[in-house]
Amino acid sequence: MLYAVDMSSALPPFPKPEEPFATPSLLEVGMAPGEPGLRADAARNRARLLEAAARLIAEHGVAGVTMEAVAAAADVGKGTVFRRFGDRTGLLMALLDHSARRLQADFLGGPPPLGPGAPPLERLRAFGVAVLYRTAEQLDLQLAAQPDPTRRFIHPAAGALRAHLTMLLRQTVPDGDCDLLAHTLLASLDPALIHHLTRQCEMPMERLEAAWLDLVARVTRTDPPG
Amino acid sequence: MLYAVDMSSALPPFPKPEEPFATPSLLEVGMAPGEPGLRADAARNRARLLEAAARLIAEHGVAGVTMEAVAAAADVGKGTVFRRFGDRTGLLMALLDHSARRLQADFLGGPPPLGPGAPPLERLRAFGVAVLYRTAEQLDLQLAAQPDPTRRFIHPAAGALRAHLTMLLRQTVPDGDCDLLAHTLLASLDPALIHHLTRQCEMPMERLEAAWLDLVARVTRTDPPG
DNA sequence: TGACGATCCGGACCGAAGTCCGTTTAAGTA
DNA sequence: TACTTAAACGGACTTCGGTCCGGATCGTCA
Repeated sequence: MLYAVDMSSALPPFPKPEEPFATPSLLEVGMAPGEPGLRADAARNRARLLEAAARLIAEHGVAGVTMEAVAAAADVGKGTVFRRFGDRTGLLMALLDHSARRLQADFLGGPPPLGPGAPPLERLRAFGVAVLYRTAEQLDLQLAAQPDPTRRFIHPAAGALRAHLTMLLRQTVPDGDCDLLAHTLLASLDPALIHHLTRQCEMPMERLEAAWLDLVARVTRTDPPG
Repeated sequence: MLYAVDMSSALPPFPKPEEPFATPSLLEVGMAPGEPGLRADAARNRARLLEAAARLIAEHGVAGVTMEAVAAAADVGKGTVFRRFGDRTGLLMALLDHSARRLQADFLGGPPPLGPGAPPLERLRAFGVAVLYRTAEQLDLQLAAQPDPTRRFIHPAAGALRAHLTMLLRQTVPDGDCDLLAHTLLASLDPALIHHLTRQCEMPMERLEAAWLDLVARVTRTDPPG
């Protein structure tokens, strides 16, 4: 509610691009994405655009995904791409949408230790590891899909991760500012950081994984006596 | 050495833009910045450009700092701006350079608790608080000066902060992966995050400060018995 | 079926970052 | 002072993200 103002004021001139993760509640995961109330031609073009974008990525890497190129490859006008996805990161986010929803479904309703059933601390551990490997898998795309700094934390996908993390923290670290702790923990799983550590510093994923587990252990540790 | 390759391969066509914080060692802080071996005209233009950029920011905000606008305001060709600063973030970084060096000087050689003399844990606390408030002061500029994700961690200014933080951590958390811990702690002081928390969530700085102190306490806490 | 209004389409257009290269100039050297 | 050359200059040019708006289309309701 706080940033609703910010978002609408920065909105494109079009009626409304596409609200990512606009599904009413986090509960109805698993349904096919793609905005139900979409005119037939619009829906068709949306699908074509996503397909074209995916093809371009496969052929020329993320850098090859130019708004014009996608439009051309989908045999559609450039304006259409922007109307549907708002901007370039919106398009890239949409490509990640499926995987994002799957992850969400996994930690909301999947089997333990990621899903409910396991003790919170274990879920916390599993959460980080899951995010870590998912991010590593799609690193280039995740990196390119990163919106500008002023919107990074507003995006619903990021919000969902954070909300879940906060919830787990509340069950594990009842004292302590769980909202901010969640931000910090999530920051340590940031795609840009993972990129830097694995590709520029050449650290193995195992080390990042161990660091996550260690971090969780430290953060959730109770006060020493005295 | 690892990313030297990356950097040079992504370098502009010019001989070499301007290496920020290229000063041989962290020890010689306090000297006037501005690349010593610079031809007279180049040095003059550099100064003019920085002055013009600062003026533009004062008048129209960071958004008003267009490469062309700066060039025009400094009565200089556009190419000159790029040759000197590499790209827009390079220019903005240069504007932050002075404050960055001051902070660096403070924690390298200033009075305790920030500088040497205080116990590491206290320096750690003071470090975060100092970074926090410095960032908050120049939030817009810091935000705009943020380079793209693939260079965020490579920049020498960020490296200096991280190196110092790592050093303090080694003295405080001898077990544990201090390099990665430093990354995590720094991430919790990220300008984009501070912007989000203070401006979009309207949290008071005191809360962020408290969260930093709490985080440091948790991370440096020793194992509970048992 | 016909017509109407909301929605969507397309591509010309714009602004700004970044590149290129022919020209100029600072600053040693004889 | 005249010469040389590495360095610097400037601005036209390219590319790409994002905007605009007149015209085409879909879906609906009579």
